Amino acid sequence: MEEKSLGFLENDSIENLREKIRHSTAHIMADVVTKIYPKTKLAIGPPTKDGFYYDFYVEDPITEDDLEKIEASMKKVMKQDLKFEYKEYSRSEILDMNKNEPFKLDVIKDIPENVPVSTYKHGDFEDLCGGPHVESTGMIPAFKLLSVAGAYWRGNEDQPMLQRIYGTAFESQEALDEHITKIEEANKRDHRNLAKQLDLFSYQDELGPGLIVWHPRGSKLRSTIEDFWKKEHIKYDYDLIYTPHIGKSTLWEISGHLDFYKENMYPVMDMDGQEYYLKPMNCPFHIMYYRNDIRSYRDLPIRIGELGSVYRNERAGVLHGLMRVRGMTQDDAHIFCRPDQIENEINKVLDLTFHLMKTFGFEKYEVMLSTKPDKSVGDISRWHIATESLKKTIVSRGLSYEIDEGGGAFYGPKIDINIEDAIGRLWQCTTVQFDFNLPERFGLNYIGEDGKMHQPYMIHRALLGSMERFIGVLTEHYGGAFPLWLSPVQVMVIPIADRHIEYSNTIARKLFDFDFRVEIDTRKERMNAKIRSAQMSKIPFMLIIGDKEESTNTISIRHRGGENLGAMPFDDLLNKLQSDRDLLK
RNA sequence: GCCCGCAUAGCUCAGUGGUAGAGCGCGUUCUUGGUAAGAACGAGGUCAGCAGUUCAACUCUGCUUGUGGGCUCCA
Repeated sequence: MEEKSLGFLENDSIENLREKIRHSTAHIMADVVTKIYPKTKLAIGPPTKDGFYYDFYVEDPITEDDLEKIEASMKKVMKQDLKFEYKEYSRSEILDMNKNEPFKLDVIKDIPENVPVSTYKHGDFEDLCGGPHVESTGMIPAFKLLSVAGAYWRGNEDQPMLQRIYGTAFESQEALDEHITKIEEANKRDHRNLAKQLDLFSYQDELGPGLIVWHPRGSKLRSTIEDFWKKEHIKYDYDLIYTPHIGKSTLWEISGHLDFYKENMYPVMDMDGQEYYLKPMNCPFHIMYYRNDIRSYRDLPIRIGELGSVYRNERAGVLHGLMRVRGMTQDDAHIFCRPDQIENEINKVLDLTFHLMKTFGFEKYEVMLSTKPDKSVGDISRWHIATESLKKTIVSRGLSYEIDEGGGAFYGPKIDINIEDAIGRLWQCTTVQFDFNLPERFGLNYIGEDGKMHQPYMIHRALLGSMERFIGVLTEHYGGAFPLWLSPVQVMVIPIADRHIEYSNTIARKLFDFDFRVEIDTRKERMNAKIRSAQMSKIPFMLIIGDKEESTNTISIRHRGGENLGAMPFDDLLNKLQSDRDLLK
């Protein structure tokens, strides 16, 4: 790329600079799109975190094949190095200028009357815009159009569907290349691809969308997580229960799900004249347990946990691998407690959350506190106590957080925690929600110290979120190379020739007795090929067994990182594997 | 649910209006090997499903299903 002075302001931060470049690139794109497709109506084209987009209303859809010619035209405009000119207009002028642009008129309508309206113009293309921009169209060092998509005007599904073109632009070709590489890296980590390579799970047409078949290796991973989850919950004083997958309509009437969640529930099943529904949530079942007995203030808190499988009719277009499914298992729990116990309980939930997340290798978090929406149920004083307790707990832990004012559910305030993965993406897994609705609907109570009935506070929480999403996130976080304790197959024993199989078996058996997940590759293949397939499956350790090992009663170890750790006696091997396995826990 | 794209062997993908190909994987045989692919041969496909156009459809058109990129939604 040709070196030239870009004339950017010296004190511009890289973020501001990129924003200008991207915003300007969006204008240039809109310019050429309106020329290639003359009937185009313009919507909006803002810069984003990683690039920019512009929404258009076009008669014939733009496809990815069109991007090339749009890019080519854009380059011509850039070559002309046209100045971006700032202009201000009176309201009547701007309305007149945009009289054939319905979406622009919509935007102008929302600009306060007393604010001057501005445009930026390059060549003969003038677009309603507050700026800022680079000085001229020649100052776009590197850009690329990435994809086309549909998008509703104003993000509202009652509004017209527009065509959105996504692109990105950077201050240098190197920065753009780096960004493209990053996208490619992220794709390599895609859990849907890794799932095939590592044989973790599948979904199939005959089964139905959003329904997962866990293969043996995926199931080993999942049960390792589940076993750990159960053990830690018991340590943290939870009682674990099991509940059915279906319940009578009465239950869902009382819970209110048939009123406000029915469209997300699988349709009714009829059995002997009784109506049943597949459960979309576990809460009513846990409440059934709570209500089964008279509770005293002395019994509280009661913490009920379950790896509960729920089924939800997620809209077809939102399904995505393990991240968004129709059948999932939540790591669900409900805490019933007294007002004076709330803070301690929230703290305990967060202790457990961070303990789990840290063990799984997540170190960075983003905390979001969502407060009371306009439409809500429950006593205002309860909202206050709960929200303050959430806030106080976050602050006392020195966590930074954002407040989503009015973003809570109608039944209570909540904390959501996003975890950051190995390549900096955020995933929402943990949610801690107060519920003032269900205790009321089910008439939950406990007998207080004063001998009177009181309504308990109910906290709903899922820490990993669901097994499906969490395993999806974990897979992408580690790029499929799980740490030893999580790896579906921890050790692959590789006999060099058939005569080494017997010795290999005794080694595998001994490791199995120490709870290692071990497999032996007895195929009639060369050692090199066996190593390669173990590598491809990202199995942490390979044990190579040949004449040398048999005669010296040792085992050679190779790590998937490529290191040959040499031969050692079984006890040393065991020691090494055990300490590696326990590294985190 | 909405917009656009895609659907060919178990997997990854070529391909043509005249009833199909590669690599990997799988099977058989030979090879028993020292830290990321030994060799030969072979099996395997109603070209997602259903209609339509055509003398002829895997190829063109429509619908359905699934899937991908987004939007919306996410109690």
